[in-house]
Amino acid sequence: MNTNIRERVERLLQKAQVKRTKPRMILLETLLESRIPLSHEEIGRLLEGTGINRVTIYRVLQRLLDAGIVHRVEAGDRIWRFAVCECGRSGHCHPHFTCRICGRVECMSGYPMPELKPSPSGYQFEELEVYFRGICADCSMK
Amino acid sequence: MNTNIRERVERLLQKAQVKRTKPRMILLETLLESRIPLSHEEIGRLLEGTGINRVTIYRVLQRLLDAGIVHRVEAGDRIWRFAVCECGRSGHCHPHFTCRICGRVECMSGYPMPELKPSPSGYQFEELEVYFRGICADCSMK
DNA sequence: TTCTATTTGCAATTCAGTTGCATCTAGGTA
DNA sequence: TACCTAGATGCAACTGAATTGCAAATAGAA
Repeated sequence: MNTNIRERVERLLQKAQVKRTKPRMILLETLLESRIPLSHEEIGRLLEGTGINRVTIYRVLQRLLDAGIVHRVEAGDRIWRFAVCECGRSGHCHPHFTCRICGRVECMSGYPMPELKPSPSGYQFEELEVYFRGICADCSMK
Repeated sequence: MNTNIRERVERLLQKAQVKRTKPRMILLETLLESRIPLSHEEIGRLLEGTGINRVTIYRVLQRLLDAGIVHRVEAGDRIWRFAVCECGRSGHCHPHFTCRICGRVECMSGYPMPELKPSPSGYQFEELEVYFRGICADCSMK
């Protein structure tokens, strides 16, 4: 399983023509292993002991975002979270959900982006972000 | 016209049972006069010379938000913007648009919120926020 | 007019994210 | 293989939006 992830990391970086450095590999591996989008701070905590600097995390995430390997989520708390997305674009291809109880942010990968009406005259729509807020499955059960 | 706005301010505050203080009246007036959602910083600049403190702006906006008089928009740049909304709720009742050229954020009041599919099992959807990014009518013409 | 729960102003603080610069290194080239 | 250089990293200092603590002021009820 772990080698599987390592391979995916290599493939993603190579395909996007991004240099394979230690911080990038470790960080991308961390994101791939996470079910949910992670914040800088959460990643920093997961990477404690690796010697990878806080600033490097910011810069690697920016690089991965530019390369279209990850997408960035701002779900209303002014904290950016990052997740690897299969679609290969930095834009959002699915809605996101924030639980108002536990605060966790999730990718609603199975949920379709809503259908849009045509844009008002003069406006050019390029990207769409959709955020749900409510109570997640875990917190609903408690 | 100005008295008209003053009256709307009084009515909004009274209806929400929020004390009519000088900072609240001036701030709400400023928001009502603006076509677009304003950031703390923009409001601060508009309120220069009134002697109203920066921190008060934050607190008044929070109070107006709690009272459902304004809604808060985070359009991806980690800056909160505020606008008065007719619907009387702090949640969003219309999508928002950010222009990637001029950076301005607009309420798409005439544009309907998209139709939703039922929430995945266990999840309770309570609020929805929809953000478009692209080029606004003004910038499209240039 | 008096009284009290709220509200405001001010100064200091927090916290996410950024910048400048010296050092290091991936991966192409001789 | 050794060398070279554009690009990547580490460190320290910084920025800028938002928050907090506390004393002084005030809206509006009694």
